[in-house]
Amino acid sequence: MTTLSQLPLPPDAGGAQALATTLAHAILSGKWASGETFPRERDLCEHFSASRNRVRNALAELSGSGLIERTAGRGTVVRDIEDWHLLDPQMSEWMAGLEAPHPQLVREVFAFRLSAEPFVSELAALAATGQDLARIESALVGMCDSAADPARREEHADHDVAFHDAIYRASHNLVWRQMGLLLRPSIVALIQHSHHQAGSLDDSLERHRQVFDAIRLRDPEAARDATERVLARTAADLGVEHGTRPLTRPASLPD
Amino acid sequence: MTTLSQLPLPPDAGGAQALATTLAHAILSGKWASGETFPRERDLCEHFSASRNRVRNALAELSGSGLIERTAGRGTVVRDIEDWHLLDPQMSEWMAGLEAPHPQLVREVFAFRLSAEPFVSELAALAATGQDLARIESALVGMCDSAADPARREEHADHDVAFHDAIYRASHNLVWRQMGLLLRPSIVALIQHSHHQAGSLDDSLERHRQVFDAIRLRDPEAARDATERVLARTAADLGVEHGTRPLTRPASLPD
DNA sequence: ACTATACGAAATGTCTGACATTTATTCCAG
DNA sequence: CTGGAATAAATGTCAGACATTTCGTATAGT
Repeated sequence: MTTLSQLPLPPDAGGAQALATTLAHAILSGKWASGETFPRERDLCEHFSASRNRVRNALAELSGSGLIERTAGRGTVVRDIEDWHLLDPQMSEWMAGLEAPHPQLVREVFAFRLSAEPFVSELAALAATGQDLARIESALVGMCDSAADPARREEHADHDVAFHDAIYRASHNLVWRQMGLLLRPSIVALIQHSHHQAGSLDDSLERHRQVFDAIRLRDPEAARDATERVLARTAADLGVEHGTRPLTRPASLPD
Repeated sequence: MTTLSQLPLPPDAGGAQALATTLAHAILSGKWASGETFPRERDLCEHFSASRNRVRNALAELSGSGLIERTAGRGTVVRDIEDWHLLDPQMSEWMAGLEAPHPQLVREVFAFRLSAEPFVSELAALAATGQDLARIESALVGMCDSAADPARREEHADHDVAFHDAIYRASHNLVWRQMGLLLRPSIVALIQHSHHQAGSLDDSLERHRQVFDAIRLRDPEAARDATERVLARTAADLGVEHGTRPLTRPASLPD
C-alpha cells in the first residue's frame, strides 16, 4: 500500500533514535511494500514536527540496517526483505519491540535457531569456562524464580534470552557470540504465543536445566540433544513445525 | 597507543562514507586500544579538512557498527572487539578493504566458517533450486576461467566469494543468507597469503567442483564432506589449523 | 581537613537556512 | 519521431549558532 504518512503512526517526541524506531516498526509491519517509495524528508519533518536533521539521522539508521535505500534525486525506497540486515543488533531490538512481529521473519529466525543452536551448544560444552557456567546458571535461576508469577512474563523472557545468549557466548567464537542477539525477537514472540499453554512451563524449565547440566558436564552430545528438545518444544508452541525441510541435520537419509 | 590523529592516516577527499572507511580501517588496524578515547570532532574536522557534518556522519556509521561509543559530554571511546558488530555487512566491507586484516578476526571468522559452512552446504543440497545451481555453476566457471592468469587474482577472489555466497543463498534461509557476506574478508586474506603456493589452484578448483556436484545431485552428506575438504585446504593455506577445538561436529566421538 | 554545592569548561547533540549535486521529466528544435 | 537542453524535485553537503550532558574545579560550609 502506498500508505501516506498520515495513517501509519502518531507523532513522536523523543530523540532521533526514537523516530528511527517508529519508522522501523512501520516498515517491519509491512506498511510499505518492497520497492515502494518512502515519504520524502519534507513530509516526515512536517508530520512528526521534527527538524530535518533528526529525520535525516533517523533515515540514516534505517539505511544502515538495509531497510531503505536512498539515492540523491531519486528518493527513498523500501528494500526487499532479503536485503535487510537481520544480524544487525539494532534490527533485533526493533523486531523485539514490535507487538506483532513479521511472521516470515520469526519463522526464518527460528528455522535458523533450529538448525544452528544445537551445534552451538556442542561448542559451548567444549569451550565453556567457569564464568560462562556461572552466567548460564544465573539465567536459569532467574527463569525458575520468575516462572511462578504470570505478571513477570517480561522478566522471565529476559532471563530466557540471557540463558541462550550465555550459551552463544560460551562458544568462545566472536561470530557465534554476535548471533546470540538474534534470539530476543524469537523468544519474545514465543512468550506471547504460548502464555495460554498451562503447565508447559515446568517442562520447559526442566529441559533448560538439562542443557545446563550437559554443558557443565562437558558432554557435547548430551548438550546437543537437550538443546534439540528445548527447541522442539518451542517449535511446537510456536506452531512453526520445522518449516521448510531439515530439522537439524539429515544423518543419512536424504528424503 | 594514544596515537594522535596526525600519525594514522592522510586526509581524504571523498564523501562521508569514504571518511568512515578511513577511520574504520584505522580502528580495525588496532591504532586505538579498546576503551581509549577517540579524537574529538573538532580535531577530525581540522585534520581531514572536512565539515563537521561529514565527520559526524562518518562517526555515526562507526557507532552503528559498534566500533565506537559516543556519549554527550564525555567524548568518543573505542569499544572492545567483542562488541563489534561483525555480522554487519558494512563491517565485512571494511575488513575486506584492509591490506593487513586483523589477525584475530580472520581466525575467528574462519573458525566460524569451519564449523558452519559444511552444514550450510547440507542445507543447500536439500533446498537448492535451478536458479541457485545456475548461480553456483556460473561462479565456478568464473573461478576456472580466471585461474590461469595470475594478474586476475582479484577477479578470481570475487568469483570465489560468489561461489560460497551462492551456497549460503541456496540454503533458502534469510539468516544464513546474510552470513554469506562474512566471507569476503576471509577469502581475500586467503588469496593474499596463498598466492605463492604453486599448483594448489588446480586442487582447489577440483574440490570446489566436487561441492557443486554434490549439491547438484542433492546429496547432503557428500556436500558436507566436500565442503570440509575445501575448508581444510584453506585452513592449511591460512595456517589456521582448527584453532580452538572442534572441526565440524562430533558425530559420535566426543574426543 | 573533609564534604557538598555551585560554577564553568569541554565534549557531543540539535536546530536552522542556504547551497550543491544527482536524477527524472518536460519541452523544444531538428 | 528522436536528441538534447532546461527545469523540477529529491537527497547530500556546508556553515554557524545554540542546547544539553558530563566532568573537573573552585569555593563555601561544617
